[in-house]
This record gives sequence, structure tokens and C-alpha cells, in this order.
Amino acid sequence: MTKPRFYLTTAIAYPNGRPHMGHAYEAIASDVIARFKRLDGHEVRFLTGTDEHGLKIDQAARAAGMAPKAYVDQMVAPFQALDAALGISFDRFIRTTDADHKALVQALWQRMAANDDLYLGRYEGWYSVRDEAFYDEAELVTADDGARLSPQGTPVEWTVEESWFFRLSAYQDRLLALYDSQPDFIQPASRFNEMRAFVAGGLSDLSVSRTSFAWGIPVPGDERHVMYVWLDALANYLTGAGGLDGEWWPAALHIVGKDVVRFHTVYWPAFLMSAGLALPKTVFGHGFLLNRGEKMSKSLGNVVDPAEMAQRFGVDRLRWFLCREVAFGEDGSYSDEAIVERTNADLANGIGNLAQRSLAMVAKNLGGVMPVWGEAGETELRLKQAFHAGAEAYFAAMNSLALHRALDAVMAMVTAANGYFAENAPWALAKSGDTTRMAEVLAATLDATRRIVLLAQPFMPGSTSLLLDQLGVAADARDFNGFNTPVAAGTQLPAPAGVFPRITLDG
RNA sequence: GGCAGCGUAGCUCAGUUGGUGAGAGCGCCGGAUUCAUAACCCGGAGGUCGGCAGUUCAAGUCUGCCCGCUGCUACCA
Repeated sequence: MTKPRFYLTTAIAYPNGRPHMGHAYEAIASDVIARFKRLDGHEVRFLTGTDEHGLKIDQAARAAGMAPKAYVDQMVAPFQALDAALGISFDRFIRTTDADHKALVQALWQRMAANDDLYLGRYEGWYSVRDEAFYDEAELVTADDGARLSPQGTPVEWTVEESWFFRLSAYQDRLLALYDSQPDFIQPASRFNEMRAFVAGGLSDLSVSRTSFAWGIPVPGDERHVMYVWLDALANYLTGAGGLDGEWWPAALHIVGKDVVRFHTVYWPAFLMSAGLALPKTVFGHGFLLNRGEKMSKSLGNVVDPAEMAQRFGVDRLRWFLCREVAFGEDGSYSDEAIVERTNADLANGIGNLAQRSLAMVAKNLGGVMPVWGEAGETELRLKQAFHAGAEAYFAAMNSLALHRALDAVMAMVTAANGYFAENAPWALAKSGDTTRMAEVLAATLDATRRIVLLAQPFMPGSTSLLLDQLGVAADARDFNGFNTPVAAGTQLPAPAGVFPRITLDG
């Protein structure tokens, strides 16, 4: 049975600073989903990258005395290094300065223009360079020194600018129809209500070009203008799909931060409708990561370097922690203590110890040869039932993007396997000389471990690979097709070695 | 101001359409055990289910008000 192709994307990062935990989190969560889909038999395309145009980059480059392109070339490197450090299995790292992207955005513009959705007008208002947003008079706040500031406290200036506009207002009904006919278009559901209410409240036309700076993609036929960064940025998903008529479009899933859900669920589908293109299936807005419950900020000095975190704890520990501890879609909190505690409990005491205790007995008592199954007794049946339920919960959770629930299910299977092992006490069987029964218990435990590790693969690709080596699982038997196929009795296993040592805060 | 959501054990949270004595994981305490990474297994302590008042034979689970928190949105002389 062939499964549908699965095209997923992360949001593209704006490289005007160094990558932070939020970038790492989004990349990891998306990577977990991509790996899951591959293991589950889907043909997957996974896109990530950087959003490199706009006034802020232009200004930062100027301040650094560099040309914008040279500046972003240098700023992008840490993002690519982070992806490498985190094991992100993207198929393409797109940069909005890529030539094919530029061509695509201009073609997209022309399609929207052909549909009579673009017109030249004048934009005036209070503009914040920092926020890249216009504000109404009423939204402004007054600083202590009397200066006008945006609601975010950034400087604003009165700006009058000729601008191209997109007839967003014409799409209100079609957007509402989209939401109502496709309730899973916006996830989690709490965001659905907010976006629907926003659209139902009426839409204004959207300014989609600027003349005040030149670092962007020129508007076709009116090169005084460069395109509004969001039009440019959102279109990266089309470029990554292979173009306007790309083979991978439409996307199955856009993973984005909750702060940009509106751009992805209102503007983006309207742009696509205008261009006569298919719409993505789902936009998922994940939450923010808090450092000990506090927002990360430079002034608090609590911004941590995710690559350094991965280095210190190990990539897979970090990946596991973020997916297990944070309910996907909600905000979450992390701290060194929490990472140590969580991963010691789940990985060292749980999965790692389960593998080690059973593999060590096979090595010591059976010469490291995969034992023969026995007839299933009562404890085997209970184990089987627990695993059946666990796998079912796992797949249901993964398919609904409840990554943390999937790991709940995995841990329930670990508990069941450890319970089975303790109940049958194979070490006592070894002493009493009942080698046959001991071997049966070890066979069942090793297979339970194999199933657990198989399901953990999307979350911890490196560690699970080592464990599957130790469990004698062939490289071509590691996707979910092989879930119900035990390792053949008689297979010689390599010497076991701990994969998840306990760690302490001191390191 | 409007709309939506939330407030349940130290921590993070589950708790279908109201109905056996309120749950899980982690942490903590005790026991057992020794195959294993002082891990695993068993047991235990700990909660006025934000507050008050109602509806009901029965409410964490419905209604009203209040307190606190969050998101979206609107407005301000």
C-alpha cells in the first residue's frame, strides 16, 4: 500500500542574530515528524531555511559595513551549523536569496496581478523599523520623554510610501469557508478560533511592497518597489516544492511558531487562492520555550545557545527532553535540572537500562546469541496486550502531532517491559538451571526492547541506531513495516554497551 | 471593553455526554531484589479539584458572581 507523499516545512528563520532555543525546538519537532513519516512509509520532503530580505537585515548589514548578501552569508552559517548539530534531516535548506526563489516570487506576483488582486496605492502611518509593522495612531504609547513608541516599545516614525496592495479584503468569505470546511487547517484548535475571529472581524487590504529600501525581490514591472517580506518569505514553501507547479505542492504541514500563525493561516492561503494554487493541508502553531518559566531575552541574560546545549547533554537527550516534556502546541519550560532529571529517568533508568539488563544476560548466559521464543504464557500475553495498546496510542498520537503523547505511550511500554522482566526474574531462572525458560523470557524482553527503540527512532536517531545495532536489527528492518518481525533466533549479537549513561548537573 | 481558554497532589498535567471511595508521570518515603546505568519491581505519604452561591437524589464535570493567569481582538476621551 502506497502512502501519500508528505511535504512539511519549518518556518524560515530571520538571520539577524544567532539561533536560539526556539529555532532548535521548531527544527527538532519538525524533524521528528519528518522521520516518523519516512519510517511509516511516506515519501517525505522536508524543507527548512532562512528568510534573508528586509529592512532589518539591510540596516544590520550597513551597520556592519557589509553588503547585505555578504552579511547574510555570514549570518546563515550558525543556523546551518545548528541544524547539523541537531541532526535535522531536511531535504533542502532554502535561502530566500536563492536564485530560483527570486524567480518564483516574481512569477507568483504576476499570477496574483493577473487575477487583478494587486493595485498601486499609498501607505501612510506610524512605522516601526524594528517591528517591520505599521501602527494606528491609537495603538501608540508615549514614552517618559514624550517620544512616540509602538505597543512593543520600539521607535516609530510617520511614513508615507507608495505601495502595492493585495486585495486581502476580497478573500474574507473564502477564508471563512476554508476554515469551516477544513477545521484541521489551523492547529492547535485554540488558534483556530482566534484566527477565525480575526478574519470574521473584517480584513483590510495588505501592503505588499516597499520603496524605502532595496534589499528585497523587485516587483516585476515596477522595480522601484521590492516585495513585502512576508510575501517573499511565505513563497519559500512553493520554491521548496519545486516551483509554482512543483511536484511537492501542496504542503501537508507547515510547522510555525504561534507568533506567525496569522501570516500562515490568513495571508498565505489568500495569496495562494489569488494565484490559483492549492492550499496546504495544515498549519501547526507550536508554543514558545521558556527558560525556567521566563521568556528568553538578552536583557535577562538567559539566552542559551542550543548548539552548546546539544553538545553538553547530547543531541538525543535534548531532542527527547523537548518532545517529551513540552506538550506540542503549548508553551514549555526547560532548565538544566529538568533535562538531567527527565532524561535520566526516561533514558538511563528506562530505555537504556532495559536494553542493558536484557542484553547483558544474553551475552553472559547465551553467548550473545538471540534466543528462541517459547510458548506464550500469561505474562507474555499481558506484555503483548500492553504493547498492542502502546503502539496504537503511539501512532494515534504521532498522526495527530501530539508528540509528547507518543512518548507517553513509549514510556508505558518501557514500564510494561520492565514489569515483565522483573516478574519472570530470568536471573533466578539462570541460577536454578532453567535455561530454556530464561531464554524465552530474554527473547520476549529483547523483542519488546526492539519495538520500543523502533518507535523512539524519530526522536533519537543516533542513539536508537546504536541500540538497534546491539539488538541485532538489520539496517533494512528498521522501518515500521518491520515492527512485528522479531530478530531471528540464532542471530549473533555484538557485545552490549550502555548508550544512555546517567548524567549529573556537574557533568 | 469584547471573545476564547485556563486555574486538580511539591512539579508537569489526564480527568468522555454530571454518578462506584479523585488519577498518571516525575520527585519524595518505605519494602523487596540483585540481571542491570545505586537502576528495575512492589507499596506509601501528599489534594477543601481557585473562592462563594446555586441547580440536582448526585458536580472537579452544569449555572451565576468573584479572584488570578493566558491568548486573540477592539477602543480611549
